Amino acid sequence: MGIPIGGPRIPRVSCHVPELPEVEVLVRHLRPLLKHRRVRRVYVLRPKIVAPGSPEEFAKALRGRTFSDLDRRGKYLVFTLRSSRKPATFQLLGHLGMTGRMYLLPAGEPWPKHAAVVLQLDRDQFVFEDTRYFGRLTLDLSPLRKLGPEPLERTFSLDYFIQQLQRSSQPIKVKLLDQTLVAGVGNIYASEILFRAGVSPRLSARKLTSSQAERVWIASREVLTEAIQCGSTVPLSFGEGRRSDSFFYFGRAPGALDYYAERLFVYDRADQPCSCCGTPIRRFVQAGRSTFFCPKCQSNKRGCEPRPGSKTV
DNA sequence: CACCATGTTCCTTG
DNA sequence: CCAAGGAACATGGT
Repeated sequence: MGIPIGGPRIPRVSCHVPELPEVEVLVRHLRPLLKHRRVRRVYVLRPKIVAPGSPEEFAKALRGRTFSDLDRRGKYLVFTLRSSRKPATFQLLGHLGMTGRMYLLPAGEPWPKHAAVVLQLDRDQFVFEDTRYFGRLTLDLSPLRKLGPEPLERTFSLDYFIQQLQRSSQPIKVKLLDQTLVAGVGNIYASEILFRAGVSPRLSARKLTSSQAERVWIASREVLTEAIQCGSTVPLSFGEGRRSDSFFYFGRAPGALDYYAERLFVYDRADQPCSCCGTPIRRFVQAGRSTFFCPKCQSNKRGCEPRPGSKTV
């Protein structure tokens, strides 16, 4: 086993698209930076981002408020702000969509081309940029109500998971993307989770044996936990190498991206040999999304013995 | 130029 | 009413 077949490479998409681990890393990074910072001015450059509310009400609600906390729910960021005014505290919901980024920029730095919302703080600007404008930064918290349990918390029990799978005939890969089943798994990690579990992405959810369901449940938690530990696939800092220094992205350990890229066993590796058995990884489309898998390791017949464990490389 | 990539919401169909 | 499938959204990269 061991991964380095094909050498180090950077997956095309994975370093851009945030799923639960990327959001978790961002939240941990931003939380201390935002705490106690007051919003001086609000600029909404793309009204769609603050929908369904209007830019005016968004600006009015935020101006003068102070950030007090930041949490994650699924792929959402939940900002808490306070003030001495009317509602003593209220919350703001953020979602990075596919290309969203959030970071602090020193006051006076020019905004990026696709800046969607900028909050002027005392000596920094909080920037939400999003080239495709699929993201959200809004007063509307209602999307949270539809979310299923957090995969890394007790509410996501094995019993619950098995019970939910029984209710659906969709392929397990598609089911893992269902945010009402479990919140935070996206297209990249869904493939990775099933590879680790040795389960075919085509298998109908209700046809998983309890042993297979348990393996998927365990793999979900392992894959997401390790991704968080690795600093996630999103590049975390671009302080150095870019003109302005003190210029934050997310702040990552050096080399984290390359290190993580090697840990994606199947995603975006079509035609490359499986790290476990050498069989070429295959790609196909499910629910309009790419799925990557090893036809041997995930054949449901048990094939590849050495499962890629947490201690590879 | 055509097509593909991502996540969520909305619409349609069964 | 619900499950499932597909289009739309916006942009940049190949």
